This record gives sequence, structure tokens and C-alpha cells, in this order.
Amino acid sequence: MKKLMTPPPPVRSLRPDRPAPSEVAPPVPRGATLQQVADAAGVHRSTASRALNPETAGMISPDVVARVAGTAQSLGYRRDMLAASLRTSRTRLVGMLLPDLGNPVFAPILAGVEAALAEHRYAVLVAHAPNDANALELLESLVARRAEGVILATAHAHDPVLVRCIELGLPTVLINRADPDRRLPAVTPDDREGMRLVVQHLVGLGHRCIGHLAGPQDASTGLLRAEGFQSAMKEAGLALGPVGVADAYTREAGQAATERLLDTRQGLTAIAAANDLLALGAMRTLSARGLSCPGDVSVTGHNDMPLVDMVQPPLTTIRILHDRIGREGARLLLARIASPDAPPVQIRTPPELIVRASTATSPGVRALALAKGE
Amino acid sequence: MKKLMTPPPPVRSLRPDRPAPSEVAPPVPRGATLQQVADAAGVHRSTASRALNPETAGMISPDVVARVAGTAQSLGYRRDMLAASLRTSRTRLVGMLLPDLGNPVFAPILAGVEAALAEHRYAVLVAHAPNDANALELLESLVARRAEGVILATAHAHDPVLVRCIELGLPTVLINRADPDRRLPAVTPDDREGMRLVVQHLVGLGHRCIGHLAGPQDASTGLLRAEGFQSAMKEAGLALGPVGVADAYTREAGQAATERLLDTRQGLTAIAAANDLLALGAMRTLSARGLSCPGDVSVTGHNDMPLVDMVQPPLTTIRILHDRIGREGARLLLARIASPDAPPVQIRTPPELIVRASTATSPGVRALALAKGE
DNA sequence: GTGAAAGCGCTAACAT
DNA sequence: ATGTTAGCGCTTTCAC
Repeated sequence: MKKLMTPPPPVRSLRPDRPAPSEVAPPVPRGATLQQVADAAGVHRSTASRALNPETAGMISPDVVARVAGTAQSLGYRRDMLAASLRTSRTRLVGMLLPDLGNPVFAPILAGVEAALAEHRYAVLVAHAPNDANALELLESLVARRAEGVILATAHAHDPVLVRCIELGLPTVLINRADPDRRLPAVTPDDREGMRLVVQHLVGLGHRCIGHLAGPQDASTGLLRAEGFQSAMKEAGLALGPVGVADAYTREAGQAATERLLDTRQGLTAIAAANDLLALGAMRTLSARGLSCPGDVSVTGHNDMPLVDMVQPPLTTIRILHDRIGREGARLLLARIASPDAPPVQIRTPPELIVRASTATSPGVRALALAKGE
Repeated sequence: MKKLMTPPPPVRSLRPDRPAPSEVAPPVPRGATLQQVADAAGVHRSTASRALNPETAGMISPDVVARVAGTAQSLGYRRDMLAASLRTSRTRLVGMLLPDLGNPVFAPILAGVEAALAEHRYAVLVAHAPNDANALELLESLVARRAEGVILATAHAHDPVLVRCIELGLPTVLINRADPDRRLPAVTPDDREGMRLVVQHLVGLGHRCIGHLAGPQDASTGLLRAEGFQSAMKEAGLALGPVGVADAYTREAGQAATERLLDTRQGLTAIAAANDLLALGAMRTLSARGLSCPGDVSVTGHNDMPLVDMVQPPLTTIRILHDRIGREGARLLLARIASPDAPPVQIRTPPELIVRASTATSPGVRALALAKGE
């Protein structure tokens, strides 16, 4: 049928040493191929393959292994992962979808992911989807490149990307933000606990009328921090605090939301923001209104981003271990790639309260102390 | 064992909806293959290939194109870039080697690179080599994955990575830092011009005794900014300024180098730092010595990193268009991939002086003005 | 322990 | 305009 063999064409013409510079195709620099190594070492390419793979080198006699390794070395051979991946269906590649590289939390997360994956010889394909623009398209391209899994730092409520990942059966880990339905493993800061630490701190300073400057409520950070704030207030025996919702994690949105918050409730002595940038926005609004921080109003942030210790006043905030979140996320993803049907784990990293100068004893307590003649 | 299943399993010839969890091999989720699409559409796979590729769809009759596209759609077919790449030797993949994701300049650079590459359907493989640890190894892994080129943000003097790239004939672009020998194309901020703007600004404020807080001299930024500083001083008719060299771009190193700088030369009224973090370190040292900024000593930075407008006093600095550096770098790399033998271009992005409150009229000028009874 | 042969999924001559 | 054929470079049964 198809296999009517012609005269024996067993000879494989070796590729020319210097491939003639083709007109239009870019002359990609290529090293030696396995076939060439095998030929030079006088063995079959399958033998060479086995000899060079630590997993299978045991099948081959030590002297052959040595010889092949030697010729490979001298020919500058590098295993072509592309071809190997096609054959084995293992690419050792994962994709990472980032919502906003402008936000300084993502760089250390990426660093953590990269470091943890590199330890397992995996590589990271970075895709950036500012304000979710064509995130789905980017996801598809990661799949087309046979990423073995993806890390999503972008998840928000009813995220189509997340749905698509599930639909594809693609190993996926959420990072920084979680899926409210817990369908996928996630690594997030312990947002509720962070807000609890903040509220406790403020209450300890004598504050009773505390407002929350909330982040966008379609992201888990915004939602959970708002919840954490209210439950900590309740726990402290205080009434639910007033809330101003910012529509983005920016200083400008923080300023605007603080305006609303201050208008909503008179006599606020402290503002717990869902994020450092929001807190900095709050400080601006306060000073614009002639209020001092922390004299009149204490302010707290969340994230401990670089330089918030140098602003005036230095910001009391919650430190998040972003690097560690990245590492854990990578670890989880590798676990999920290995066993995709294991139940999705939720990891929360512990927050740490960093007390600086933007929080102080509440004006009431100070007045009282003063009255006591201290 | 636990899984002694009862009746004979019904035969499922098609791949099971839920792939049975295999013992060790990860069940990678795969879509339809081109062959399957071709079969379903009743054409040969090469025809299907041509029909689905916009470049070659012209060769195929419109109705066949439509039919193939339809079946592809309904089967959820996605071209496997891995296989295509193996065949065509074009991966549309580039690697990016980053020295320090902790430094906030690199996130926007990465964003720029990613955005520019995505426009050409290229993807970015990110490798992180903090303090150059195994940078060479990372480079090799990028090559093994057949990256068509690399963007190095890591280059320093006599960089082995750079040498290896040249040796491999791998299309390479340097970013943020340049190769002193100009063997490779590079996109950098115009460091000399930036320092010139700074010095002019300070001289305009009446400063005459200006010191330079230099960065590491094995990176082009450190070197060029120091050179730019001195040549601008000369241009302004001033003597060479004293220099304190920091051994890293950190606040701590900036503090230490400022100590040395202040000890070297009495009567300094301004410090031009090579970088914002160094400038912040300088401010610390000044305040530790009871000197006020800008009252006694003016300070300038370089980069305009996030939040330096919020520190006290807000930092006068040079704004670098990091995002644009990334974009230009990507553009250059694509050009180099297309024609590797073109002469290496050097692009410098224009700096912009951002005047804030860390610089003020020199004490001498102020005293004079005062004496004049103003 | 090693070689032979098949094939991962795709594209690109070379035929018609 | 479409089908045939031959690989890209590698791994992996299956034989011996």
C-alpha cells in the first residue's frame, strides 16, 4: 500500500556545517543534534538518548555512556527541549497571568514563583493582562504552547478565565486572590487575620470610631479585608464601622473614597485601609482637609510595599510575604500537575503587623490623659 | 485492594471524558489534533493546515476553508505551537534575564517588553538571576527551549552571559544597561543627559559644591551617571565634584557612601545620587547628622520610582520611561531576529527632570539674599 | 546492552 | 486547488 519502498535511501545527508543564509527565514543558531552525537560516537541515536538521560543511563554500559557524554560535550550538544516535549508531552513550562505589573506586589510574587519553579527545572511564561484586557486570549496562547499549568494572579468574581481553566482541565493555582467557590487551589494572604491585627492595634490605642477604606469588592482581597474588618470590630465589641469603597487600588481612588468616608461619618479617629496605596490616598485627603495624621486620624495600610516606611508619617501596615506566596503557589501548581484530581488546597500566609508612626493614641484618650494632669 | 471494581467496565473507545487518573504520568489535557479536524472535514491534513493558516489560506478554495474552519471550531481545535515550532524552527519565544525583581524599575520594563512582544504574538520566558547566580545556566535553558532571542537586563562589565550570547550567535538586546564595547544593541536611559539635567538644576539654584553619590561602577548606569555628572560639572565651569561610590543600589549602601562623601568634603550643599534608593539613603544619613534636606543639603535621585513623591521631602529626580525602554528593547530584538547581522543600534531614552522639594536654593545664595535685605 | 522502527503534531516541498 | 511524502529532533516500545 503506502509502503512500497523504493531503492534503499538509507543515507541521511548531514546538514551542511554552515547552512546557507536563507533569504527570508532567520538563520537561527542551532547546536549539534542527537543524531550527530550518536554518529560521532558510533552508536545508534536511541542509545545516545539513553546514555545522556540520567534516568535511563543505567541501561547502558558505563563506557558507552562515557563516550557518548564525551562526544556530546565536545560537539556542544544541548538536548532540544522542544522536540523532547513533543515526544513526551512534558514541557516543564507553566504560564503566569498577571493583572498589573505596575502594582509592586507582583514583582516579588513573580520572583517567588520563578525561584520555586526553577528548582524543578520548570520555566515561567509571563502574560500580562492589565485590567483583564484579552486575558482569555492570553490563556489560550499559554495552552497552545502546552503550558502544563497556570498561575492566575488575576482572579476576580465570576472570572471567565478561571471558568475556562476548569473547563480545560488545566492545572491551575490562584494566587493573591482566591476563588470564592474554592474550586481551585489558592495561596493568599490571610486577609481576615490581617484586618483583625489592625483593628486590635487601633482599639488598643483607644480608637472606637474606626472606618474602613475598602478595595474593589470584586476581588477577594477587597471582599475579605472588608469582612475581616467588620468581624474584628464586632469581636472588639464595637459597632460596624463605616466603609468607603475605592474602585481601584490607587492613591486617587483612595483619596476619593476617603472624602466619602469622612462625609459619611463625623468623628472618625482612625481609618483602616485595604491597601497601602489607598492609605496614602487617605493621608492626602486628610491633609487637604487640614486634619493631621496621626494627630487627628490614625491610618493603616496593607502590604508593606517598598518605601511606605519613608513617607510622612511612616505607615503602619500589614506585611505580606509576597515572595513566599509565589513560592507556595508554584509548589501547589507542581503538586496539582502531578495529581490534578486531588482536592484543592487553600493556603493562607500569616500577616504581620508593622507598627510605624501613622497610628497613635486616639485623641479622646489623649484628652483624658491630659485632663488627669499627666 | 480498595478498588476491586465490580462488573466489566463498558468499553469507551473515545478518550474518556474524565481521563482515568493514571498512576504516574500526568494526564495532560489535550484538544483535537489537525489530523482529526482534517478527517472530520474530509480533507487531507496538509489542506487543513493551509486552510487554517491565514498566510496560506489563499491557496485553498473558500468553501473548503470555511468547512475546515467550521469543523476546527466545533472540535475546539487549537494549533499546537510546539509541533509547529519543531517543524518551522520558529518558536515566537524570547527569553528575558532579570537581575533583580526586587528593584521596582524592572516590573515596568517587563511590562513594556511583554506588551510589545504580544503585539507580534511572541511570548516571554522570564528568568531571574539575583546577583547573577547561575545566569549562564538560565541562559542555556532558554536556548534549550529554542528562544529566538534574549533580552538581558543584567549586563555588567565583562559579563560572561553577554559573551556567551555573542558566541552562540543568539539575537540579543541589552536593556537598562549597555555593553561598553557596543557589540550588542541596547536600550538605556540617557544617563549622561540625565545627570546633566540634574547638575544644571542644582547650579541654577546656586549650588557650587556638589557631590555625586555613585552606583556600582561595574554596571553601565553607575559608570555613565558618574561620567555624566563630572562632564556636566565641567560644562558648568565647576571643579570635579567629590564622589562616594555605593556598592549596591540600596538605601543602606547609600547611607554608608554618604557618610564617606560627607567626610571627604566639607561644605557640600548638594548631593546628586545615581539612583532614588541611594538618594533616600543619603537623606537618612543627613538627618542622622542633624543636617536638613533641603535646608542644608539638596538631594536628587534617579528613576522616579513609585512613592518617591510621597517621602519627606518629596524627591527631586529624573524620570526614566521604563515601560518605553521595555517596548523599544522588544522592538529591537524582533528586528535583530529578523536580521541578525545588522549593525547593533544603541537607543537612549530621554530623561525628564522632576523637580520636587528635596532641592532648594543653596544656603549661600539664601544668605546673600537675606543680606541684601530681601 | 543496543539497534530498529514508530511516531509526537505539524508544515513544506513536490507532485498532480 | 488538493493530496503525497518527508521530515523537524527526540523518546520509547519492541526485538535481538
